[in-house]
Amino acid sequence: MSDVAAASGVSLKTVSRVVNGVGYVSAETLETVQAAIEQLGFRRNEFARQLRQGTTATIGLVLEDVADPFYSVLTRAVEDVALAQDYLLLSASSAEDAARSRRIIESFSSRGADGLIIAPARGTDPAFLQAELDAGCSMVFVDRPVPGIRADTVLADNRRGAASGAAHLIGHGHRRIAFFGDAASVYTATERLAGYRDALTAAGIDHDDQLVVMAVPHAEGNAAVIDSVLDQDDPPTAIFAGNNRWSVLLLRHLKARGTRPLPAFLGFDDFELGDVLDPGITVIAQDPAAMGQLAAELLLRRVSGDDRPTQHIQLETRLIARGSGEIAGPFTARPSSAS
Amino acid sequence: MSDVAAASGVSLKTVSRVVNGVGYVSAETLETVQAAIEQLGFRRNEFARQLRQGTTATIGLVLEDVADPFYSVLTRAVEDVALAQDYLLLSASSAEDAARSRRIIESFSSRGADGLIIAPARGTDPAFLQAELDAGCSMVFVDRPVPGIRADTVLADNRRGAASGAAHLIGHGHRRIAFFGDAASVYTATERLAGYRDALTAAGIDHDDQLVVMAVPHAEGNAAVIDSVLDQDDPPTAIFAGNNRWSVLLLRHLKARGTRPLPAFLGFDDFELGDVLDPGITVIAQDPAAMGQLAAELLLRRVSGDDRPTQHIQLETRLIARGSGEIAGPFTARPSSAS
DNA sequence: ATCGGGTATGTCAACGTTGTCCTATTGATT
DNA sequence: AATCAATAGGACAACGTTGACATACCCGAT
Repeated sequence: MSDVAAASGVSLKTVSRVVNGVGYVSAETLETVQAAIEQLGFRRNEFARQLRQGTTATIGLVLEDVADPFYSVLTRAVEDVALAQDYLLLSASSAEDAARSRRIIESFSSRGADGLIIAPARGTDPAFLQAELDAGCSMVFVDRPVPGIRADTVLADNRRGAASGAAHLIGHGHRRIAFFGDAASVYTATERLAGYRDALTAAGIDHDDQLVVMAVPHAEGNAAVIDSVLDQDDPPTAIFAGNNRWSVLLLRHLKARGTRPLPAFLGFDDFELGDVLDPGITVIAQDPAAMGQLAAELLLRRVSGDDRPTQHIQLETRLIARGSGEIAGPFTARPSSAS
Repeated sequence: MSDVAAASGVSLKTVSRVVNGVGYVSAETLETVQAAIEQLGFRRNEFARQLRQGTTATIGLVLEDVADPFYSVLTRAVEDVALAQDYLLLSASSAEDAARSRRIIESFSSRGADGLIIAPARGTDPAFLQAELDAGCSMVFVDRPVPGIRADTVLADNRRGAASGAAHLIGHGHRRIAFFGDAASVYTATERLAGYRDALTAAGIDHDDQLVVMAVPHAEGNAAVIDSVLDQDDPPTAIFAGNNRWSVLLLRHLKARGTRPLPAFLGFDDFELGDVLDPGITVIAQDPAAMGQLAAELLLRRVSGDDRPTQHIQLETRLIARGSGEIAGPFTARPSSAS
């Protein structure tokens, strides 16, 4: 900047005024300085600016894995909001590892992120997050809350969504519905399991633990686990996949087994090509883009000083019937074909 | 930091020494200072550090759209390399918009990114990139090069990959193969088209422009375009999708039309569930994770001062036959059933 | 003629860190 | 006893920017 000042024969401060477009600068000087800036290829050093001003116009996003379509869509939505408001977005995948997640958050924080959007990894230490919050870093949690932390959350209505899914299967004549969910330590997984159980209870169906698998989808040995569920004496006639990772895994496995007749299938969270498969896959769709957008807007409001009470936004899910969830089960009420 | 110094009764510099672990500090002082740091929750201000030191340990990644599975996997790979070497990753989607891309690059650059990994949007101004390069910002281009820019590239072997795909279809008896590629201004699209044509030429098949569509996959009116290609007098018996966006679009459209018999289908770039569809979708698979990893490693070497000649890494593609590409066409050589 | 307010520009300090240079103590070697 | 090297710590400037404050000019209103 001092080079520019020297080149255009004005003081440092005047160049600063031109760069920032604040204060009084004559048209003539403005032109001279802008020409010098152009010619020297000057760009403001953001570190110095941020050091001086204290504001960074940066937010961070920490989620499980960008490569997961759910999170990548969410990321893109956050990006768009950030860009529209001239914020820079830092993002990184925690890989569902609390230590890695902590490293990322510390790194973002020491880089002066004004706020963070976090999909907390299981095992995240609430005390650590609280310390960051106390240090003045706003946070919005997406997809999952952190127990004991008072901060805004944007969550899907996992429990009711899962209940409506299970009810849908029950309505199509199923009583033995297998549920495959993520590890029980994952918030969404237990919420969805609870929803599934709600629906069973409401329909007067006993819970059968033989039908429930709670495990990280990509874990070793899951193929054997799936087989053991499908091959039991009184096998399930319908399958409820608790997230899109499980959906893909189960569909792949079902195809490989060539299981016939095909059990009814319903997945939590939509996925690409779910409509192209035959039958189309019935899903409880979430809206990751809306989740990201809402979280980002909420965070940016917080960052700009909005200190209204903590908000907990719950996004409704939507059942999309495409065929697989409408495969009739043995308890289907038939109009009168029995007579 | 001065608070810490005051609390532990030492000078600023000594605290700095403790924080950075350089220079001589007695065990006793070290302990006192560390206790004060812990107690005050001190965290080094990275801006000041970077302002002083000039080094940022940050790299940037600019690509078309994180929500695209190809790029999201690539992003994750870059992230992992960056994290392993204690670099911070900035990333943003250009949305295939040169102006947005430029804004992003400028923002990354003024934040002192040591280097950039770029999947250039079409229409990117080479002069602008050259100016950044001259300013000392290393760059590695992935997926697409920028004509006229001397910088490292990590690209898939699009042309040979596409040629092998088209040859595969020809080998299964097809002569009329439709090709749907991204807009002709996109490097990979024209490379793949060229590969497709290479294979036709090698097999002595005339090119028919009626069979070629080059357009942004999500453009309005593409459904009509697809129909016009499929419904011509001498319709294609095989379809070659030039990228995964087109694959999804085409498969969805084919299902909606209920076209029978199903044309043979082959897609460039693999996608999730390609193996679960029936028939499984034959693809020319790229390796986005390898692309991201190689690019990141290359960039980090450059950033650390490696000034060996520019490297152009070309990644081989791999044909994965799953059924759809092996549907026989009318020119299939049959053992002797003709007699 | 004087004042006041808008316009235009400059000076200086400060943001929090670290590199350079300086001083002082210790203990072992000459 | 003098010297040297290793150890330990401090003072100060500098990184590039901007906020606070000061200065000076011009023009219209008193």
